[in-house]
Order: sequence, then C-alpha cells, then structure tokens
Amino acid sequence: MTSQRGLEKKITDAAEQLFAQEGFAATGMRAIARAAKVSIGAIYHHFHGKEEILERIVREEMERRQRFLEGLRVQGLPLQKQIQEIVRMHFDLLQENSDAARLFFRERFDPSPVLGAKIQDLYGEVADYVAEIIQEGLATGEVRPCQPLLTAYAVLGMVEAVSLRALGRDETATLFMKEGPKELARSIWLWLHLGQEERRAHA
Amino acid sequence: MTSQRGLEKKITDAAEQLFAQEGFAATGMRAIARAAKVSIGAIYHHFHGKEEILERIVREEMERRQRFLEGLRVQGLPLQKQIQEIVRMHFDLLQENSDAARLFFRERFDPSPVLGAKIQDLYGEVADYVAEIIQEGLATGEVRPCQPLLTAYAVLGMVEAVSLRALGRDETATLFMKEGPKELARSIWLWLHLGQEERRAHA
DNA sequence: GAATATAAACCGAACGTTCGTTATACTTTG
DNA sequence: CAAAGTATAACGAACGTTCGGTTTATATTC
Repeated sequence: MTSQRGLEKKITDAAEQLFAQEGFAATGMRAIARAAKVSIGAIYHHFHGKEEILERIVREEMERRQRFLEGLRVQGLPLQKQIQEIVRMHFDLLQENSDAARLFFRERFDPSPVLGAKIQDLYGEVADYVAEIIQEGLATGEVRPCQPLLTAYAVLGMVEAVSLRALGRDETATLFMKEGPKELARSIWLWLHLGQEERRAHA
Repeated sequence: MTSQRGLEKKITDAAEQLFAQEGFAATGMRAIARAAKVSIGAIYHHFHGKEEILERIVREEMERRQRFLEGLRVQGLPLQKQIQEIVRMHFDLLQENSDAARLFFRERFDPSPVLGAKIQDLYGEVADYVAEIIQEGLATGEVRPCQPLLTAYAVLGMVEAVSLRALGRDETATLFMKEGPKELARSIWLWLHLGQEERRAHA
C-alpha cells in the first residue's frame, strides 16, 4: 500500500535529479536504480522504460504549471498583479523543485517528441498566455505599443535567466533569489506600462 | 596539406551539428565519423577523444564572442548604441552558426568542467560586461535605478529567449528573426533609459 | 486461525547493442 | 623509405531491456 505509489515516486525523484544533473542521455538505468535504492527489475515493473520515467516527470511538472495559469486566469486580476504572479510562480516552482526546472531547461531542444516537443509546447502555452495578457493591456491602453508575442518571450526570458542564475550557490545567486521576483516584476511593469501622460500623448 | 586542417574542420562541423541536435552524450563517435564522411581512425588521429572535439568547438565559438565584446569595448560607443550592438551580435552569431548557439544553450548545465563551467564562465563574462555598461549609465544618470548585474541577466535572457525562438521554422520564428533585433534594442532602451524630465525629477 | 492458492512486487543475471577507444594494417605523400 | 594520414577490426565496459525465479501480500478454503 505505502510502497505502491511510494516506490514510483522514489524512482521519479531519483531520476529527476539525475536527469537534471547529468542529462537524460548520460543517465543510466543502473544509476537511477542505485540512487532510488531499488532494483532494476522493480523499475521495469513500474515503468516500460527510461522514456516513460521521463514522461511521467515532465507531465507532472507541466500540469502543475498549467494548473497555476488556469487558476490565475479565472481570478481576473489587474495586469500589474498578473505579471507579479507569473514572476512569482517561476521563482516558487524553482525553489520547490529546482531539478525539474533544470531538466526543462536542459532538454528543451531534445529532438525526441517526448521531451523537446512537449517542453516547447508548454513554453509556447505560457508564452501565449502572457501574450494574451499583453494584448488585453494594449487594447485598454495600459501597455505601450509592442509585438505581444515577442514581448511575451522577452518577459519570460528575463525571468528565466535571472531565476536560473539564482540556482547557484554563490552570493549573487542568493541575491537574485531574494531580490529577483520584486525587481523583475517592477522592471517589467515599468517597461510595459504607459503612464497617464504618455497615454494622452498617444491618443 | 589541404586535408590536414580541412579534415579537422569537417569533423568539428559535423560534431557541432550532432551535438546541437542530439546532445553531447547522445552523439556517438561513429555518428560523427559517418556525418563527416571520415573514418573513426582518422578522428582519433586528429583528436584525443570526444571531449577534445567538443572543447575545440566551444573554445572557438567562445573566442569569437570575446573578440566581439573586446572590439565593442574599445569603440566607446554611447550606451544606446552599445545595447543595439550586443543584441545584434546575438542574432548575427545565431544566424551564422545556429548549431553552436544551440549547443551552448543545451549544455550550459552540464556537470563536466569542459562544457558546463566554460559556458557558464562565458555567459558570466558577457553578463558582467553588460552590467558594467549599465553601471556606467547609472553613474551618468542615463539609466534608471536598478541592480546592474540582475538587470544584465534580464537583458541577456530577453535576447536569448527571442533569438532562440527565432531558430524555428514557422512564421513566428521568421517574424522574430526579422523584427527581433530592432524591437528588443528599442525595448531595452525604453526600459532602462531615464528621460530628461524624469532625470530632473530624480535629482 | 492455520493452510493453501493467486497474484502482484521485486530481484538480478544475462542478452544483444552500442559506447569510446585502441591496435594494426594499408595508402598516400615528401 | 620514412612519415603522416586513413581505414578497419576488435576491445572491454556500459547501455537499455528482458526474463525466469523468488519474495511478499492478499484472498479463499477448511
């Protein structure tokens, strides 16, 4: 009972860490078994193969992000607040599970449909969502003229670069982890936002 | 004579493409030999092993970027122009050699000192340089108050995210490749720049 | 409740491949 | 003929995966 799903979690947890550290291709089944303190046979009893372990990890982490975005959408918060929340989500998920974030980052350009395509899809979905928010801001005149999708990628790139640098162990990393969310949300808003007087000038 | 350096280039070119497409660990020596239309023996005559092929590729591409930055530094261009040039460099190098860019991106978190550490160092150098530019802008009052290094990472992240999306084959990618450099340089300047009237307000 | 039956969980040796690398033989070139 | 360059076969190790066997848990019967 306890070992039914528990063992699968032990396997995916160990695999996730190894995939993130060494890469998917460089991680062997024996290494996963060793790290999870489980036999190879047990792994193959619960998973069809290495790819399925990966697929489980990716799907679970993807769903977590999608759930968050859907939850955010239905709240109907003001633009500035939504940006804050998206930035915060990235940092929260990063601290909560940095292995998954590193895995996503590492294998984004994997040629296999399991990894590359799925991660790219997820990234595209998030970008599309951000682009929609920007588009709405454009319509209301809150946001200065720009290419919404390109700007969405730019925003996500900012957040990703800073949050990934925050994964390190040096003092720069801790600074980024501490100041990153606030500074980024502030920056993005400053950048995108059209002040009252500018809005009049544009009209 | 012609085949002396020519063969090494054939090998590194083929390897670079495969490393970028499949990943370093997933690419075998036989695949490299096949792609380069060269025997395995010939490869081992010119390189000590797989890692040395990689090292050659990384070093060459790193030096290209460092040369560019040093060239930019001695020119002493105004802030806005420097930002433009850095953005342009990323897109130029991307179009010129997208395999190297993908390789850098893919293997940035590799645990080996050959890859991970060297690429991180390069990225850090570029970030430091951008941070210096921002710091100077802060001193002259051209740039609005911010954390220079964090902002530098954010700027590079923006550029990287958009330029990587521009690597695709769909129409969004071609749009990003066409509009990206201009739109990004404009955005970054708009974001960082303190207008005359704001500067007076801050003083 | 002890004994038996059934199935799910688990183990690890072994399979066929492929890995990076080496040794050696053959070909070209100066 | 040296010397440098190239090709090929082969090495041991490690790869992902399979499979027959063993343990452990659950259900059934007496």
